[in-house]
Amino acid sequence: MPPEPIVKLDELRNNCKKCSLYQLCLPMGLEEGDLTKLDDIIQRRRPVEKGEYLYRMGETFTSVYAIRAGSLKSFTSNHEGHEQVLGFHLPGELLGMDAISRQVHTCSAQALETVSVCEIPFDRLESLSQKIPGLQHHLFKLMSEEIQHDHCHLTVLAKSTVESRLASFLVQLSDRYKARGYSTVEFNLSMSRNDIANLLGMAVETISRLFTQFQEQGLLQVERKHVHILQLEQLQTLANNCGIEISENTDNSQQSSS
Amino acid sequence: MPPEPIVKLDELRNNCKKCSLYQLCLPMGLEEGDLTKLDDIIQRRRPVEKGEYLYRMGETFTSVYAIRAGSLKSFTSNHEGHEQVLGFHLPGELLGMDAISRQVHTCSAQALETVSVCEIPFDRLESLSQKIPGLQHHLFKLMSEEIQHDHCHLTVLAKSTVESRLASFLVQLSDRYKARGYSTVEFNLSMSRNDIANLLGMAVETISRLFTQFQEQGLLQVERKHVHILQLEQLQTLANNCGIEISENTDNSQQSSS
DNA sequence: CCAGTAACTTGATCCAGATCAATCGCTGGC
DNA sequence: GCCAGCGATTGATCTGGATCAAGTTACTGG
Repeated sequence: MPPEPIVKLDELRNNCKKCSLYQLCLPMGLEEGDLTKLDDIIQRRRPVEKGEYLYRMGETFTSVYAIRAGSLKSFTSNHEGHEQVLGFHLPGELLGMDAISRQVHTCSAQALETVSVCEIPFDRLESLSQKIPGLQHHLFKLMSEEIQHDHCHLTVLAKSTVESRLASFLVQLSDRYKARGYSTVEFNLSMSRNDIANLLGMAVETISRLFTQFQEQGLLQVERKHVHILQLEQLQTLANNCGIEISENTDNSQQSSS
Repeated sequence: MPPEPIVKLDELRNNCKKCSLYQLCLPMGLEEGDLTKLDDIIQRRRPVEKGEYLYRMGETFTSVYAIRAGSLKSFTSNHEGHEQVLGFHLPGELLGMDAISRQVHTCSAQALETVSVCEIPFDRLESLSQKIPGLQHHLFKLMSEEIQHDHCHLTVLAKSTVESRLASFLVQLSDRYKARGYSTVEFNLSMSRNDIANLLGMAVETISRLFTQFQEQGLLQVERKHVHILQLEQLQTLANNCGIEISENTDNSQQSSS
């Protein structure tokens, strides 16, 4: 058993108002009073240590989880026990919404480092969002974002070259750190090369070689977990995925191509 | 310009109560009165002919669309104009929810054959679901299903063999036809081999060869668009993806692996 | 401080599936 | 009925990245 983690429960007290992730997380855009109501249904939870599970595939779904600190990976496993990493999750993100439709978790969430989360019982969240239009809208938004993100990931996987896959991954991480106010060019990877390889549908060896290659090309410096991006724009060009920067075509005409 | 389609507007009148897709679509689980309210906000729309777009990537998002008849494909395109097919969509499905968060369509939806849809202005749907708990819940469910489906697709793409990808695709189609009360073993593919190849991240030639191979193995018979599955179970075994048939592990214990 | 192990890197080889090329055969227009 | 053209099939070749095989480095617990 790992040593009892040193956490001040006071600091873990749920208080969306004081939370630095305010703008990323659920409470975004809520008013003072509504925020208090949301705070009321959020439950404390002891930190999840590295390697522990927040939930496992197959467990009954009761809550969604907002990440306060640390990072997790989510993954499915098939009958032969082969794992497929679905994504990595950073502070401010909401986890577990894929389980709403079946009331059962369809993937597992495992901590990549010590993680602190806010547990939000979904039935209470649902009835609350029935009363607070802003909350309902925000939940729709969050789920829609997840769909969009999956589309992006899917495009990366279907697309050929391994260079562009890894570039996509790094650029996306950079973007996500940016949204959290961290450096866009310097960060630590909390996940193993194996997890990255799995997420991107390639072999570990290839990840290793690509990091070396990118370094030789002067695109970045990498030292184990630590990554320093030197040419972010070049990486973005390499990535060139899912075309999320949308073309300015906004007319409603329909094209007949029969 | 294509010839004016022959449609009886009466038949197109939105009437969820009479719609055969009742159980698949939005109104599922709603009571009589609520159903009428939903019907009220649904707009008629002239059929979308084969090759025409329901919406295009980059257009402003206003509505989601419920498919009444026909099928569509959705796809993104990147800067070089490379298309990535994201999925095929059948009657009873709701389209366009990925656009909620940005208020802009992040992919295009194109008809694979003549398609009839119910257009549902999203702002009105949102305020209606604020009043009808069942509707809100159902929307959450639908979006959650989409996330889950994307996870499955993603797993298929990341996983190696082409056999299992095509098998997955066929089994999934079979399941979806089943839910609509059609044959699980005999159906027509409304999409081209090219579209299938693109969706599954492989070359058209490979799709062709696999169909031949599957046929030689006695798994199915295929004649252009028409598919007759002879060994559904075998195909399911080949597919063996995303492990959606969840293992019975429902305890809440956490594993320390530090 | 050291042994043992896990994570990562690097090199050599191999193969699944892409690409290239040719043909077939429906389908629709005239 | 004939021809143009696109979609699908089939065959031959090629290659990107997997796999196999050794190291190397860093972290763990004793």
